[in-house]
Amino acid sequence: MVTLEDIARKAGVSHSTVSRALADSPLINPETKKRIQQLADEAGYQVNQVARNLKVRSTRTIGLVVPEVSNPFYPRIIQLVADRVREAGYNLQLHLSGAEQESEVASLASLREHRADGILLVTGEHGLVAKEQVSKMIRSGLPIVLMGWVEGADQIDMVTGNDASGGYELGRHLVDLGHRRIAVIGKPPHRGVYDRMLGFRRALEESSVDLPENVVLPARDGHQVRDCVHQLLALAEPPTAIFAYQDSLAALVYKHLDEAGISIPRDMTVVGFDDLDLATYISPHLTTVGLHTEPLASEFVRLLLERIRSKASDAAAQHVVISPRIVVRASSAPPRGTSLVQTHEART
Amino acid sequence: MVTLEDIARKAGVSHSTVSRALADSPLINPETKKRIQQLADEAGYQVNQVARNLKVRSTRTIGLVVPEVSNPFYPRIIQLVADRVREAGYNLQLHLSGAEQESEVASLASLREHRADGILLVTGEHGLVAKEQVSKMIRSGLPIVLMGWVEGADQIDMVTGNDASGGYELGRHLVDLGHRRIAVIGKPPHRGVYDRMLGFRRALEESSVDLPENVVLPARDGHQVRDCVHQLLALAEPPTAIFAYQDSLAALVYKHLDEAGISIPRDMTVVGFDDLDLATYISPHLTTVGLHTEPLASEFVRLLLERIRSKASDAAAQHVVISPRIVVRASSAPPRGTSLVQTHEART
DNA sequence: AGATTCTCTGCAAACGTGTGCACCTTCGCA
DNA sequence: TGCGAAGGTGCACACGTTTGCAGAGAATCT
Repeated sequence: MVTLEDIARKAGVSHSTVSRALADSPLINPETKKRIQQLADEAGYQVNQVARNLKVRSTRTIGLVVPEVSNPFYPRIIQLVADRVREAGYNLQLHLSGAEQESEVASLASLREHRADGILLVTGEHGLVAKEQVSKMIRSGLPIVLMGWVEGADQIDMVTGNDASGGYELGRHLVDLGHRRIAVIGKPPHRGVYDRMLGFRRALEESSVDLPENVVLPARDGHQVRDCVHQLLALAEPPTAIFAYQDSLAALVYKHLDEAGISIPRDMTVVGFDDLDLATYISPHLTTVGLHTEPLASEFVRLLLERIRSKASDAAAQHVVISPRIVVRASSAPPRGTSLVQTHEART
Repeated sequence: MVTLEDIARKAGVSHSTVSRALADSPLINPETKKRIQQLADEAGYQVNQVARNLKVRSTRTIGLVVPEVSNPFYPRIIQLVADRVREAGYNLQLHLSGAEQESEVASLASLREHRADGILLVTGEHGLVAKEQVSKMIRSGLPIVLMGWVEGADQIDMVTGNDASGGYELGRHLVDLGHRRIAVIGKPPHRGVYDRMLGFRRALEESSVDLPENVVLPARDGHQVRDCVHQLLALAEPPTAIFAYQDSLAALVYKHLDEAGISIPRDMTVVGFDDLDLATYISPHLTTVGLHTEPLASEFVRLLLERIRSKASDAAAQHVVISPRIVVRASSAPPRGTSLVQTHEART
């Protein structure tokens, strides 16, 4: 590796002059400057950022820790964050925490050891696991911003999607379409996602639509979804609409309804949550709730950059809440005429 | 930030002793060692990797540059690579090159400046754009391994999927099912993907199945796929099977066939390539070709680690080719009885 | 008791930069 | 001619580590 010293020798100057010349310092004679720059170019000189970082006591690096990457929500965040971080002139150091507590702590420690200027931490299904660690690091002056739902973290900067309002809009949509017998499939992994349910419930209650416990079914994988769907279809009065906690679950619901010969949305309305690309791959296209990942990601890095720039680590923590919006597509429609409903009611 | 010196003062020893104690050196008296370690713990000391890296002239960092992350193939690679890199005790530095030449070059330069120990470079749709740059860096002693198809890069380590053999298997599968009128939709972005077509063609030729030019249609987005599908259906003798270059295209083909009232696989067989998760989200599940991403990723980092460990940068370049295998699912079936075909033929 | 070995610790020199300060030259001006 | 200012360059230190080497005691051997 060629160093400043090497170029200095070639140019017959000191390494300080070379350093200044390459930094385009006005202190250096324009001609020498040009000569040195040319020499450095020919020699294929590339500054040693490790040495530089040590000297200037900053790495211009931001750490991004994300649970995993097979859930397509995270790649989207990574892409957006990477773009914005680069625009701001920072490097990105990615860590996959694998949603295991030990690994999340290890990622944070590694980033700290590498003297990242700040950390963006996306919480996984279980919320933030290393809260103690995070608080300590923030107190010690390392800016950290969270994305996702974390309980009792008022003193930490955070961006969150407003799951409650998304759930509410979804509920209203179904009620407005005329649905009265509605089922829910899925299982909230942590508090934030649970809010979807609260909003959803509120919408139904406002219109006095009942949501009996026997149609709120927990399911997490394909097998369980299959059982849930069959369970719902076997009811004396099957629901006319199903709310799946996540788009990926909705896709599974599609599959099992299809196998059972139920047509969407003619015989059954299905709605999801997340607005993954998947939502437009499946047929009919899924009505769902968009998480507004762009503003989410933008605020995420904006908050961190703000923290990094203003060295005031004691400023009050900010919580940014981004409200998602419903995306109505082809999977939701009014229930199949009232005649059938009345027949049912007559029977009971 | 607390430094070795700080702990040294607290412990009443020199910073060298602290350094050795924390590195668990046998030179240090077990009792002092323990005392120092405890002190360091209490003070919340974390080694400054920047300083350390400068001193030991190695960063234990591997750079991974990937075109983008919205195509789900890449996240899968990222995940697998990240796991293996971590297992080997290295850090990962992710760069998204955005498939623009300028950006790819910038990523490589940045990694070099940060003194990454090696670079894993995944080529995008256009193949390797910064070939000159890469050759230069390798010559200068920085190990680089490529993933994807690159023409005329014999002297560079590389892992590639064997697209030709995948295409061949797919072709045989269709022929064996009895299909004789087969169409192709898609557009190979670079040479590697073009090989899918070569293998596919070979399989058809072996069985003397014709592939006229008017059923080999280039398409890249939803709009174009729509036109292609309609074009095929409007033929006097529409095909009985469609080979989509990528799973994502196959999903679009599904959609437009569905809109046209064509049932898969009863009226039309559809096969794809890639075996994305998507392939099992859509209904019916897609017959496709699996890229064997696990061995691909494993070989990818294995090759690089080998290069890094053996400092012999002049060793001959290795090319690892991983053959994919066909995954037969529900979207492919024999053509719909011969009666329909004969009707058509009688008509002409 | 003296010599030798062993155990532990500190000194000091790197690694490759950036930068305050002093210095030297040149120039303009009184 | 003398002097101050301006412009350009080098010296030397610092950033926080790791590590070869020397050296001080203690322990062991002859």
